[in-house]
Amino acid sequence: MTKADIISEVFDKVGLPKQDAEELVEMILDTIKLTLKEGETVKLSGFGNFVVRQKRSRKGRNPKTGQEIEITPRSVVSFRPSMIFKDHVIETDSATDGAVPAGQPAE
Amino acid sequence: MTKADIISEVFDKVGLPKQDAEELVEMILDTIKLTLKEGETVKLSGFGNFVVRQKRSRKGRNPKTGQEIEITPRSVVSFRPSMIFKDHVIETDSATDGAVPAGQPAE
DNA sequence: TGTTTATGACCAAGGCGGACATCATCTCAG
DNA sequence: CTGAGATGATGTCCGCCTTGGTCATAAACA
Repeated sequence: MTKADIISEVFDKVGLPKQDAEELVEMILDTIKLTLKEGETVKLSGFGNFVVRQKRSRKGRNPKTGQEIEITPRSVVSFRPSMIFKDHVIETDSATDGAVPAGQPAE
Repeated sequence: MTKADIISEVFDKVGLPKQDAEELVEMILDTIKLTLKEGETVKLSGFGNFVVRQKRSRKGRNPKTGQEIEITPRSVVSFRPSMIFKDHVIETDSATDGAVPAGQPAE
């Protein structure tokens, strides 16, 4: 799934014009992006947290030459998924009961 | 920053009613969530990819009791940020000296 | 819709950073 | 007000991470 698919989804569900939906999606992503670039954590309840972590200098290597190099300290973005993603497929009790909407009504 | 802040951002920029904005943001997140739950990768160009990885069984332990346990195989969601998050400020033609201005960007 | 552009995947090898198991309780986001 | 989520403690091993040319594809453009 790509960005375009999400846009189509918005278009489909809300009826928002494609270009508006696109602008909207981009804006949301951009907002998150900018926030992270400022080093601030983005908490999305029911989804996950984007955390900016400071990595110290460490030793890496050029995989091509094998040359050992110094990886400079840097900020990295780490995503910590909400527990909703924990793949507990909660089997209700009987496998025969397929009528249960497999999964996540919690919202 | 939380979800509410993003909603406010949408409200501010687009003028969409708060509740509509909220519904929209939730819908987008939900779409991503469901896609990931199906094991499909979500690619957001210019932002990052959400990848579902299959983790094999491994040994862990109960940090409370120290009891060694078997961690069951499971799916985990991994986020791989786009390279735009790489904090290299790529100056295309930054003038005369090739020297990096000490302590200018980064954080 | 078709074409162009640019973002990103890939792959090599090896070392080590850190993510993650559990579970009760408190905090704060919704 | 409610409940989702953070926290913490410890040891293990997973996979991230480096470069860079080239190719695939999403996105931007017409």
